[in-house]
Amino acid sequence: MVRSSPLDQQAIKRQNRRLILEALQRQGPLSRAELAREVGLTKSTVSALVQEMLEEGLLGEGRLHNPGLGRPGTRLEFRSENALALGVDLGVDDTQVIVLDLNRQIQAVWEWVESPSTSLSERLFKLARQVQNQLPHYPRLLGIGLAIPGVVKQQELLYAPGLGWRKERPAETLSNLLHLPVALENNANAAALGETFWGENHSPLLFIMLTTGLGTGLVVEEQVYRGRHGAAGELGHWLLGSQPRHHPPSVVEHQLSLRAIVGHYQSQSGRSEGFRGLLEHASRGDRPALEALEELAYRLGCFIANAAVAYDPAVVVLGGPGAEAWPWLEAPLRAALKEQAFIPEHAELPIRPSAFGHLAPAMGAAALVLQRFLANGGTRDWSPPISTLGTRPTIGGSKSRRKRYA
Amino acid sequence: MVRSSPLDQQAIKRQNRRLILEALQRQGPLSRAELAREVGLTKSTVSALVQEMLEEGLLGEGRLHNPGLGRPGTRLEFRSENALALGVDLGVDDTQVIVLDLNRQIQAVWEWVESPSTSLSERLFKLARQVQNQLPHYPRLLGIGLAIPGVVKQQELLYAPGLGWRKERPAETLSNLLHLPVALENNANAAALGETFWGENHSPLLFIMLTTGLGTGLVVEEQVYRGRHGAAGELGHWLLGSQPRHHPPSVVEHQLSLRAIVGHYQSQSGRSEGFRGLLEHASRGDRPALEALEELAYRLGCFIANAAVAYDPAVVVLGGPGAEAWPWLEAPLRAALKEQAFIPEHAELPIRPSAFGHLAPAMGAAALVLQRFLANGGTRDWSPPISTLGTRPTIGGSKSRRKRYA
DNA sequence: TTAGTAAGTTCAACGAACGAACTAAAAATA
DNA sequence: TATTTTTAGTTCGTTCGTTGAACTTACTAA
Repeated sequence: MVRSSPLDQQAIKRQNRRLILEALQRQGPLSRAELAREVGLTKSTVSALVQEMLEEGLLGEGRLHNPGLGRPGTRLEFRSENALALGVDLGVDDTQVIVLDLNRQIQAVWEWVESPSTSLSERLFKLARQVQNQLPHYPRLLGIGLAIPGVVKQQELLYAPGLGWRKERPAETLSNLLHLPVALENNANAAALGETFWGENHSPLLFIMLTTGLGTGLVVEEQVYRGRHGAAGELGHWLLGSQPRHHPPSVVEHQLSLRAIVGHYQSQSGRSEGFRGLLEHASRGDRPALEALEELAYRLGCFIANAAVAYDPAVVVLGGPGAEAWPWLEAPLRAALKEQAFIPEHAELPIRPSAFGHLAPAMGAAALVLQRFLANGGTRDWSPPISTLGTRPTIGGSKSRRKRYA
Repeated sequence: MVRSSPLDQQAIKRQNRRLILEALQRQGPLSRAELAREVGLTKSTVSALVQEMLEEGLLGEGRLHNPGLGRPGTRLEFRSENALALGVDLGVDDTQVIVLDLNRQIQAVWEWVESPSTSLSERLFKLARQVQNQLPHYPRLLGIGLAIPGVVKQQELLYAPGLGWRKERPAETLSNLLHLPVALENNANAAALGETFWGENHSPLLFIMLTTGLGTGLVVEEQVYRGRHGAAGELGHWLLGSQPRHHPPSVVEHQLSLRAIVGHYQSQSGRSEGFRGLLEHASRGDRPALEALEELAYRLGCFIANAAVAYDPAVVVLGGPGAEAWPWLEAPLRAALKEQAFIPEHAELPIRPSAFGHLAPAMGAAALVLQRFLANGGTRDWSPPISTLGTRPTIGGSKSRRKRYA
């Protein structure tokens, strides 16, 4: 159990800095007076805290804005060069990297394909080189978020079936390469966080990642729900009904996944193309393709009805390549859900495709870093620099408490 | 979205009082020095806060304890007459009431049967009379927790299928009758909270309520997980596999519940007795009864495997009348779970029957009240006294901020 | 030019925790 | 029995973050 610690005045300050920073992140540039109204602090307190953050280089003052009566306010915004995070999505056969700042600006997107045989460390080396070459100021990054399709428990990758990795510590490796804090997360969990962090914060939010396989991520009150072993939400492994005893279990993923639906399509149509081809045919009105998508929608609807009973989400977001079929899925999926919903609210459950397309996990990975940074009131000490581990004098202990805001 | 508010010095104080009170609740009577070590505050701070709470009558000083070197500490404990909560479980055909204090002492237990036709308000009146007659000092109760088998959203009972109630506000009614704060909660959720509050705090904890029907409750980091509409965990309504289209859905509850298993037993044995009779036969080694329990265990194992994939709990607690079959269930259930587990950790998932038997929901209902009281640092203002609503001058607003610790 | 309005700053005061130095009460030791 | 050691609890001056009132600044309206 995590025992919460006593509060001191530093904690007040950190929390109030956090509120200010989160307001700026959510609502864009604001003046001191607007901030004061927004977060419920006095103008004097906001002034003092903002003053510090200006001196730290975290915020910058912009040109006046807000034309109207009275003295115009000073525009406060993040100095994006000091509020940058890297989001990385290590997919099964490609890598997405996105550089984001707290002003919601995408500074860069890099994508490349990977051969499935590439080892994890090779991929991390490649990533590190890319960062060093493309981002001359990369040491000023706040950190790196790493999304991987696998079970993650306390910064350790336990299993990544699609990639064939087990018991790896990629966060540690990457942190040592780039001397930056790295946060590791399951890709569906990351994507779910990204949706609430960058979009509207509905809670709970369920993200359904429809790829070759099937995975989900849940975010409750801005926190990723991981469960005890980081295995929560691996709903692709739900078992179908009561299993015949002593048989290998048949799981949802065998029915509901791109592999499953493409298999269904191929056996019905006699064609051998993949999901992309299926979509092409569907857009031309091809009967077997449309029928396959309708089947997918129906199965997805049943699945969402079950997930709704378990999690009772406020909103469901669909991601992964499967989300590209959304125009064909929407209507039959709704119909299936209406049929199967437990409470009437679930029949009307808001469902939408991710706003970030295939970049959703990378966006979420970046959000992971920025969220942590904000939660600490804009300090970088969320993770000790691994590079210097053991060479530094011990920090902490009641005597040598460090002053955090210089 | 709940916007968190800025912290002031009162918040520090409340949080530190909370830590002290929680330590006392978890670990029993402690001295000031032990408290200081336990929660990480200085002796002076603990002394000051304890002093206040002594004056408020919340704590009392006991006889010296802790024999050993040095001056013995003063035993601090709750004055139970000022730290009492009532937990109520409105079951389908009975009512359980339990009076608990923060020293973990059960002060009273009342139970009575109910006719299923009794209306909700009748049951509440009866309860209120009982409280007034049996607890002369009831106005000093901290509050009442009310557990009901139904979907609860923000203190409103949306549906209680077993009881035939819809859209009721029993918390408001009871609060008006007794002039006490009342917290309403789903019974499985309440029971889950009770397990973590009164027992070891593992997170997440999944409580499975095996009664005529099937319901579950989830507690994550000491918080009940309710979902958007309070419908999370109604896993009895999970759908079995892919449903045939346009058919009424077949749900888990039809396979896994006492009604289902008794039906199975009756059809196999030709007998017409209920679950209690089944258990009697089983304890005498009766073949059909044992077979029925084994079937129950198998289905429960499959169910837990699915729930584990969704929630990845640290521990599963079994409650309701079904838990009385635990001695027969344990071994086959484990075997089924081992077969079906997704990750190896789930094969070894700790599962145990509730320590509180049929009183688990009532215990949890009381915990709901006490937890809230502690979370506020031991103040009673967690809910405005409904009785005086509208007749009091407005509290709050930046001018008239009330001093909380008199 | 002047009045009005809103933004932002300054500063004394408050309140909470802290920590060092103290007193209190017991066991251990001589 | 007297003294030392050890731990419990108190006292009080210090530190620090927020507050609120009074102030200055910068703009619009008349």
